[in-house]
Amino acid sequence: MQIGEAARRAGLTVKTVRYYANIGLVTPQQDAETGYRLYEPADVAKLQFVGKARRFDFSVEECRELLGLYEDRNRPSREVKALTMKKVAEIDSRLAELQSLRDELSGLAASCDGDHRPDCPILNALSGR
Amino acid sequence: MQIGEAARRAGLTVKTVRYYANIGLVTPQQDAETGYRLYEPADVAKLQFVGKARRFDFSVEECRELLGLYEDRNRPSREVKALTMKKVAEIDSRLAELQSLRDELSGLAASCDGDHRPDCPILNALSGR
DNA sequence: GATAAGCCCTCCCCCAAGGGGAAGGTAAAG
DNA sequence: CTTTACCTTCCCCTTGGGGGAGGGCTTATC
Repeated sequence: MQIGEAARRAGLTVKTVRYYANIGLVTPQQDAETGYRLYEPADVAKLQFVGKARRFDFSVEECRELLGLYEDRNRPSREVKALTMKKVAEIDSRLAELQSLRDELSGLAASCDGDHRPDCPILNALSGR
Repeated sequence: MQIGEAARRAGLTVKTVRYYANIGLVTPQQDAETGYRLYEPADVAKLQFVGKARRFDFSVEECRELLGLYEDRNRPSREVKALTMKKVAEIDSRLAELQSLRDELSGLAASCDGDHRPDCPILNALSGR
């Protein structure tokens, strides 16, 4: 099938699928005459795989790694688990960071009257007073 | 003072400070002869302000807006509060998203043996089975 | 026969928020 | 006089694509 159909089935944009082909992540056959990319069902499966992993916040390079493990029928599940746990740890640390930002900011917002007067604890805090 | 000293006092890199000058966020005087940027204490205060706001996850454009409010001695605190609440809401939604990712991923990791065998529920999930 | 529609291709510039480094000017100190 | 430590501009790099130009194909319609 052509790229448009493959993209639709994988739930990705054509631009994205073309990008994945360019960086060698999911590489379809190519029609020598027209230059059209030709996708087989197995390619679509890989695209779906990558799409899901991206939604799980894996970077494209991590997707490449996961895809390698996915295609290797003999890989130990240990490696996949390690990558996943690393990602979970990353998310945890980002969560803590965001949570602390959120608390500080919302504390500031709560202390601000939010009226027509110019006095504002938020700006005071930002300017270091 | 020169850019290096200003950057040090504001806790930013020289590159960053130069970038802020280039995009017109914090614009110092400039020595006509040497071309050196010359920062006054008030500029350093603005740099610190921006640095702090950036650490609070405000975008550079939002910093520009906050800086405008910061410099306007008559602005109503309402505007600042609104911007802050909007940012808090954004962080909240990102938090929820990350939390759900985290739960799904860690559930997958828990269901995976992580041994030498090739069977892996994580990959199975990613491949849609 | 012409033309419009709907695919596809490559190529190039754009985003945020700077980082890295080259090539070159300037100023103070040894 | 030279080294060292500043500073400048300029250009390319990052992530993950988006937008659009310019061109090519086949098919359907007028």
